[in-house]
Amino acid sequence: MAATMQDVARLAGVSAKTVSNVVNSHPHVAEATRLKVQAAIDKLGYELNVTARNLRKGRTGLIGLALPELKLPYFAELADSVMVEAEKAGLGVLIEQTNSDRDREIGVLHGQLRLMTDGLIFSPLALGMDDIHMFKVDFPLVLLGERVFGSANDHITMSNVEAAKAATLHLIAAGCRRIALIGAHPGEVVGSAALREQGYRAALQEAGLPVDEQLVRPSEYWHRGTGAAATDELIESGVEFDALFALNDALAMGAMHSLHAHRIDVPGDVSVFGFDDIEDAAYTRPTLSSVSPGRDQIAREAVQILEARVAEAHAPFDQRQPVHRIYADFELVPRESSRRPQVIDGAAGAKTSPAKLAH
Amino acid sequence: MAATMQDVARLAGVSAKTVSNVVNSHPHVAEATRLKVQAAIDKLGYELNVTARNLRKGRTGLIGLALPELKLPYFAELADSVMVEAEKAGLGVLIEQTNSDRDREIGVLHGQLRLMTDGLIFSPLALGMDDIHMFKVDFPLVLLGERVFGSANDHITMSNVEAAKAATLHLIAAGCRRIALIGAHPGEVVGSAALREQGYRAALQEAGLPVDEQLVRPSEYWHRGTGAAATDELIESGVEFDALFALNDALAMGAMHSLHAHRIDVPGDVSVFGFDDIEDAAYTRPTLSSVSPGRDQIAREAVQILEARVAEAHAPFDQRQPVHRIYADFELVPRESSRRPQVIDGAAGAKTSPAKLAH
DNA sequence: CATGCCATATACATCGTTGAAAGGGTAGAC
DNA sequence: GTCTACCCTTTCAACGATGTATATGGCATG
Repeated sequence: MAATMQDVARLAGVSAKTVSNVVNSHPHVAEATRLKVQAAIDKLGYELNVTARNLRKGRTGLIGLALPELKLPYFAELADSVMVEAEKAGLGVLIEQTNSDRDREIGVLHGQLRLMTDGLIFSPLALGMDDIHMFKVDFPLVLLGERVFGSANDHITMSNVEAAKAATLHLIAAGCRRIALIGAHPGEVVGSAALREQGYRAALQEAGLPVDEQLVRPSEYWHRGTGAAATDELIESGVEFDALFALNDALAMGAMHSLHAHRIDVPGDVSVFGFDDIEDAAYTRPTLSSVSPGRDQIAREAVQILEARVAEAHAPFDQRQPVHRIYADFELVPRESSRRPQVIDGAAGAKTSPAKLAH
Repeated sequence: MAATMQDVARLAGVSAKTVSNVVNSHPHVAEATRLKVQAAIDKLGYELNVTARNLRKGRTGLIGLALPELKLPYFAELADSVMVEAEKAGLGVLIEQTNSDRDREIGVLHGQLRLMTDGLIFSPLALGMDDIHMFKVDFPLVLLGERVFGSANDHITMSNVEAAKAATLHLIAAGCRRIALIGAHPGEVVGSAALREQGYRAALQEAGLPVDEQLVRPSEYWHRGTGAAATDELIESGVEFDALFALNDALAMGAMHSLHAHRIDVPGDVSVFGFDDIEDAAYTRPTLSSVSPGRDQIAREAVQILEARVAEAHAPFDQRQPVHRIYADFELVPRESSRRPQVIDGAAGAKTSPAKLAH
C-alpha cells in the first residue's frame, strides 16, 4: 500500500499537517523539520494523493477539451496548443471527441468526465443557435468556433468574414475571375461555412464581380474525401472556373487531388486557397495557400479565461469579469497553389513571408 | 454551492447511503424510494462529486497516455483509437505530450498528472534500453513502441522487422533494384529505425541484392522536413536509386516533395513506400503506399491490459497475470507511389484491397 | 517585567462519498 | 408460533489531505 502523510509524519516524528506544510512549501517550516520530513518522504517513497487534495480543495486541476476529432489536423494542432498553455498554468487536459455528433456534444456538457474537470473548452460542431440554452451551465465554459453567438458564455472565435474576404481578394488580385467555393452549408446563418461564404461574397462584390451560384458548391463534411467529391462534381458539371476557395485545408487537399486526377494544373489552370493553415499545407503538391487562424492565440486566451473563471467560481457574483468575446487575428499565407500562372517557378515553397493582415 | 448527497437525502427523507445506492443502481432499492430520491436529485440538480468517490474507491477512472506529439498524424490517430477504447471501458484519457524530450519523458513517469491516473500507456521516444530501470514503477504501465525490450512491463509493439521486410520485398517485386532507405538511426540497436532497417536488409539479402551503404540515409527526426532534406542530399550525392523506403509516412511525404522539386517522377522514375498508413497517405499525390501497423489493435490491447492491471492492483501478487508482450498485426497497403511504371493508370487510388500479411 | 508579536507546530474537523455491518420488517417454512 | 431468509435501509467509520483555531516558546518592545 502506498504511504500516506500519516505514515510519513509518524516516521519523521511530526504531525501530518507539518508534512502537508512541507509538501506545499508552506513559508513557516523550520529547516531542520523540513529535512527530517523530506528524509521520511524519500525513505517511504511517499507520493501525495492528489484525489484527496482535490476533494479538500474543491478543484481537480483538470480542464476538459471537447472537440470533434483529433484526427483532423486542425484540431490536433489546436489540442497541442491548448495543452501547452494548460501546462503553463499547471493544468491537465482531458480530451473528449464528439465526432460532431449531437448526442455526444450534449454528453460532453453533462457526462461523467465533465465532473472530473474544473471547466471546459468546447468547440461544438453539431449544436448550434437553437441549442443555446444548453450552454447555460453552472461550470466554467469557454466556447470556440462559429456555431453559437450571443450566448452568455465566454467565446473565442476568429474573424471569419474578414479572413475569407482577404483570401478571396488575394485570388482576385492574382487574376482569377471565376472563383468556386467548396464546402458551403446552404441555409446556415452562423457557423464557419456561412461566415466564410459571406466573406467570399463580400470580396466578389467589392471587386465588382458577379456571384455565379453554380460556383458555390456545398459539402456538409469538411474532409479530403468530400472535397474531392465536390470538385469532381464541379468539373463534371462543366461550369468554368479558374480558382477554388476551399473552406478548410482538408477540402482543399481533396480538391487538389481531384484536379490532378482530371489533369487540371494547379496553379497553372486553377488556383487554390485553403483555410486553417495546417502543417500539411506546406507539404502538399503544390504547396497550399491558406489562412492561418491564430490557433496559438485562441488556445492561450481560452485557457487563460477558463482559468480566471475557475478561480472566481467561489467569488461573489459582483466581482466577476464580464463575458469575453474575442476575435483572434489571422494571417494570409500564400504559397504555390495560388501563384499567378506567369509567376510559377516550380520551386518548393515553405511558408513565405505572409502578408500580415491583423484584424 | 452544489448540492451533496446529504442535501438530497434530507429532501427525500432518506439516508445519504440510500441516495448513493440509487445513484449507483444498487440492486436492492425499493421502487418507491428510488422515485423519491430521483425526484429530489432532479429538484436540486444534484451531481455526484466524482472526486469524493474516487478518494473512497482509490481509483480515478482516468488513464494517462504519453506520446511525443499530437500533431504527428500517427499519434493523433493512435490517441483517437485509445480514447475510443477507453470510453468503452468507461475510462477517461489524460494526454501528455513529451515532444520526444528526455526530461519530459521522465516527468511523465513522476509528475503531477501521473498521480491523477490509475495507469499509464506510454510511447517513449527518448528513453531507451539504458533507462530500463526507470520503467520499474509501482503503478500499472503499458509500454508501446520499439524503444525498450526486456523490461518487466507489459509491452505492445508491431512486427517491425517483418513489416519492413514485406514492404521492401514489395518494391523488389515491382522491379526496383536500388532501394534507398530514408530515416535510419545508425548505431541504434533497438528502436523502430533499427528494426525496420533490419527488415530492409533481410529483404535485400533474401532477394540476392547487395546493400549499398550509400543508399542508407540517416535522419534523426521523422518529419516531413527532414525527409525532404535527406532526399535532397541523396539526390545531390549523385547515387542512383529507383525506389525509396521511408521509415514513416511523414518522411515519405517529405521525400515525395523533394523528388517533385527535382522533377523526378513517382512512381515513373522512383517508387516510394512509407510506414504507418496515416490517413494522409491516401491523399498525397501520388497516393502513398504504406504499411498499416494495426493501430486499433494496439490501442485495444493497451487499454484492456491496462484496465486488467488496474483491477488487479489490489489483488494478491500470486494471482496476477504474467507480463504481456504483444506483436500487433500489420498489412501492406500498396497505392500509386509504388506501382510499376508500366502499370500506372493515373486513377485516384484509395486504399486498394490490401495484401493481408498477418503475422 | 508585562505585553504582544512572530515563527513554528499541533489537534481537530471537514471535504462528499461508499464499504461493512447491523437493524427492522415481512414472508414463507416448519 | 417461532425460525429463518431475504429485502430494504440505516449507522458508522473510513478514504487522505488541508483550513482553522490553538498552543508553545522565543524575542523584542514599552
